[in-house]
Parts: sequence; structure tokens; C-alpha cells
Amino acid sequence: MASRTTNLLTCIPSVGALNKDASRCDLCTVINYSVCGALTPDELARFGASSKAIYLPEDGVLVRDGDVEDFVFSVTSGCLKSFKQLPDGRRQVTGFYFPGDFIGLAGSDVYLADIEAISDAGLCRMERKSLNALSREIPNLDRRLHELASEALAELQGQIVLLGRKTAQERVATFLLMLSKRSFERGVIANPVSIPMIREDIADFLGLTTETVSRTFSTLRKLELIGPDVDKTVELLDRNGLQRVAEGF
Amino acid sequence: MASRTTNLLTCIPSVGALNKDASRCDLCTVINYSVCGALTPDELARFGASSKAIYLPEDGVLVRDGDVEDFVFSVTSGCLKSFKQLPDGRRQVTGFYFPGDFIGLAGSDVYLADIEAISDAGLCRMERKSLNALSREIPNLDRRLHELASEALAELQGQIVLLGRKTAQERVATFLLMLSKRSFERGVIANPVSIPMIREDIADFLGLTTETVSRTFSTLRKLELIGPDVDKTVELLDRNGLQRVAEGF
DNA sequence: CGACTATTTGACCGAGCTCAAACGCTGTGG
DNA sequence: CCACAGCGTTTGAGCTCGGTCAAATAGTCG
Repeated sequence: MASRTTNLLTCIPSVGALNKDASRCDLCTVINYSVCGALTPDELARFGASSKAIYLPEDGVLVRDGDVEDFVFSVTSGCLKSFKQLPDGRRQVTGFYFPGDFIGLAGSDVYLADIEAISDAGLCRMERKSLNALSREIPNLDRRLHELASEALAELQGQIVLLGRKTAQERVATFLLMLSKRSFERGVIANPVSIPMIREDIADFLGLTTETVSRTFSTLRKLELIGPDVDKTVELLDRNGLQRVAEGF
Repeated sequence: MASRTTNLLTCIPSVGALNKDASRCDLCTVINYSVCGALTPDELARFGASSKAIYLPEDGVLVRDGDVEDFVFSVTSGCLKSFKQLPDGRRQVTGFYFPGDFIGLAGSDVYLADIEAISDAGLCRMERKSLNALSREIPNLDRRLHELASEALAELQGQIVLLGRKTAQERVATFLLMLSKRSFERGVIANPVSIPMIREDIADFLGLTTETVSRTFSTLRKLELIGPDVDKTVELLDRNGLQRVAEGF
């Protein structure tokens, strides 16, 4: 299970919106949405001193299920997925990570899933040990991590209801609204909603097949709840209608 | 959604293995497995001073989905289930709580699910505010809560794989092994494994129907992986075989 | 343009659901 | 002590939603 492959972390200095130097956290574009958003300028400087900006190309491997959890990460750009695999190849995507999201909340000895980049991604990397030390010294940070863990727990509960009891239509509707909500939360345009992942990843996230996901998109389109796919975005034509479908009314 | 019903918490002083007086935490039977297990005698005394032993009869309601989260709990005896409901009555059991388990890890403003007793249950109750205060003062406690939250996150990930990708047989096998493991962890006999919940609760936990759960038990019995039901216990005749089934080999 | 990959659509299939009935256990009251 | 009621469990028969297999279509990138 562990250490199947070397880490593809290329550690190329970041590009574009990503800091060239993570020690300049005050320039970070996601700071308001991220784990470090609750820190004072002074605390932020200490945080930045322990972290390093890294870059991961599309399909690049960030961590492997079972590898020792040396590092935690904060996404600064792009999108990643975490997933588990069964011995016969069945996959379950356990989550998607967007800019501002923190990777490593579980704080276990080893990573609990594979994590790969869906698109070119920038991340802020820190040693687990450093985070633990900082967390002990900076109550704001500790509190923020608690908070994020709570949110993660709540979200997973929702996903469990979805996987255990919702129909394909309900799952896809829920997914679209979730994507839109998360875009909104980090200040990104939420109505034509960006869908960076391919159908297969959506299927593996929702416990369906690509075909069923595709068919369900078609159905929702026919119902005029969503518009056509345009350049990896979809317009939510009837948010309330989608909400009703998502909640199973 | 919120406050559907009054809390059935009867607050009858505990009986049997349960403390009569939670301020005597040193007498608690589950202390070694519980959130308070990491505390020094002095810390434990402060913990106990803020907590109260309560009792909940079978099918009694502990908390309701959406109610303000005033209290957290630690189970001292019996067994409980937490579940969410969709508007049309579909239910998803999100977890079972056994002696030593902590209720309230998510630390959100409101409870995320209904929680009811599966059997007569004893709990140790504390105000959320008190816990937060204590947690700030007692690093051991804070660390322990972190640790428990991490474990909960890991466990939910496993449940997500189960619900998203496992077959009925794999789900039931996984469930039996999980029950056995949890019994073992709290020092209870793990081989004829105790199954305190009814088929419907198991079904709602595994994303199946009672009929499918029942049929699957029958199949596992025919495969001689488990023995017959005897007084709410089942013998695991071939643990390795079950493990193989559970993991999808 | 051409090769490759992602998506969509169609036809068929099957694991698990629904509906229904029988069975078994437990507690209660005559 | 037995009869009966009530609930939980098991088993059966048929159906359905979503999976499987296959082929057509639409992007995408060199």
C-alpha cells in the first residue's frame, strides 16, 4: 500500500497567481479563504518562514495512500482530487481540493488517500512537524485547524447521506450546487459554475459510472435545470429547482 | 428541521456500571477508552466537576438534527445511533456510538444529525462551553480531541468508500469486522461479536435495505464465514475470509 | 488534418429494491 | 402454562435503476 511511487512533486517555483516565495504570504491570493486567514501579520510571517511554494502539473501525484504524512499543504491555485482504490481497481474519489483548501486535516501518521492534481496546481507546503509546533504556539492557528476539521466532518456526513441514500439525479444536482457554493465561498464566479474535473472523477466521487453521470447531465439539461456544457462550465438555470431535486422533494 | 421535539433526556441518575456521580470520574468504567483517558487525576477532577451522568432509555432521543449544540457527551454504557433523514423519509445512519465514544466532535453550532439510543444507555454530559474552556486550559484534553477528530475523519473516509463502491456482501463483511474491532478496542469480547442494532439500522448504515442485509447474512452463513445469530451475537468463523470479502479481493 | 481522449447515446443486463408472505421470538394476559 | 399479539427477521417473486458493453460523436492538441 505505502510508497508505491516516488513523489512527483516537482518543486518548480510557482508561476502566475502563485507566490514565488512562500515567505511572502502577505502576497498570497487565497489568504482570505485559507487556513492562514486567521493569522496576524506577525504570525503569518512565521507561518511563511516554514512553508514553501510548490507546483504540480496536471495529473501529477501529490501524495500516495499509506505514505508517511511528512507534509501538509494549502492549495493556492488549480484543483486536486483525493481518492481511494480497492484491490480490483474500483475507485472512490473522497474529495476535491480548491484554492484555499487545506490538505492534511486528518493528521494521521500516513496519508489516507492518493491525491493528484486535476489541473496544474500551486500549493503551499509545510512539514507536519512545523505545523504542529506552530499550532502549539499560535492559538489562532490551532483554533482555525479545529474549525476546518469540524467543517470537513460536517461535509463528509453530507457525502455519506448522498452515497447511502440519494438517487443519481439527486447526487448530480447536489454536486453541482456544492461546486457552485464552493466557488462562491472563495469569491469565484458561481453561476456559470466551473467544472474542472472529468466525468470519470465526478462518477467516482458520486458512486456512479461515467455513463450514468453523462446521462444525468443530459436529463437535467432536458429539464432545463442546467444549460449546455460550455468550456468546462455549466449554467445553473434554475437553482431552486436543482435544490429541490438535490434534497429529494 | 430544528427543535422538532423536546429532548427526552430523562436525567435519571445512572444505574449499574454507570457512575452515580460524574464528579467521581476515577470510578468510570470506560475512562481508559474515552476522551478523558489522557487526563491526569487533577485534570480529571476538573473535568468531572463540569460533567453530569445521565441516562437514556432504549429508543430515547439524545439530540435532534439542527438543534443548538449546547452539550457534548461521552457514552458510558449502551449503544446509540446518529442518523439523517431526507424529506421523504429515507434515512441514513451516519454512525454508531459505543461506551467510550465521544459525541460532539464536529463542534458545529447545531447538531448534524438525530441521535437516539439503540439500547438503554448511560452518558456523561457536559456543556459545550465548559468543554471549550477546559480544552483551552488543558492541553492534554485539546490534543485528545484533535486525535479523536482525526480518527473520526479517517473512519468516515472508509465509510465513503464502502457506500460509494462496495457490494452488499462487502459492506456487511466490513460492518461485522468493524463491530468486532470496536469491541476489541474497548476490551469487550470480540468474537462472538455483539450486534445490538436491528437489521433496519444496519441497512440504513450500509445504504441497503433490511431485506438485502438479511439475505446477505444468510449468504455469509452459507459460506460458513459466520455462524448463526445467537442472542444478538454472531460468531465470526473465518476472519480472514471475511477480511478478503470486505476488501473486495 | 489526424490521433487520441472525453462525452454522449443506445441496448441489454443484473444487483439490489419492492412488495408480499411466512416464520420466530418475546412479552402479556387469561 | 398456553394463546395470542406484535415486532423483527427471513425468504420468495418480480421489477427497476443504474451498471455494462459497444458504438457514435465531439473536443483537443500536435
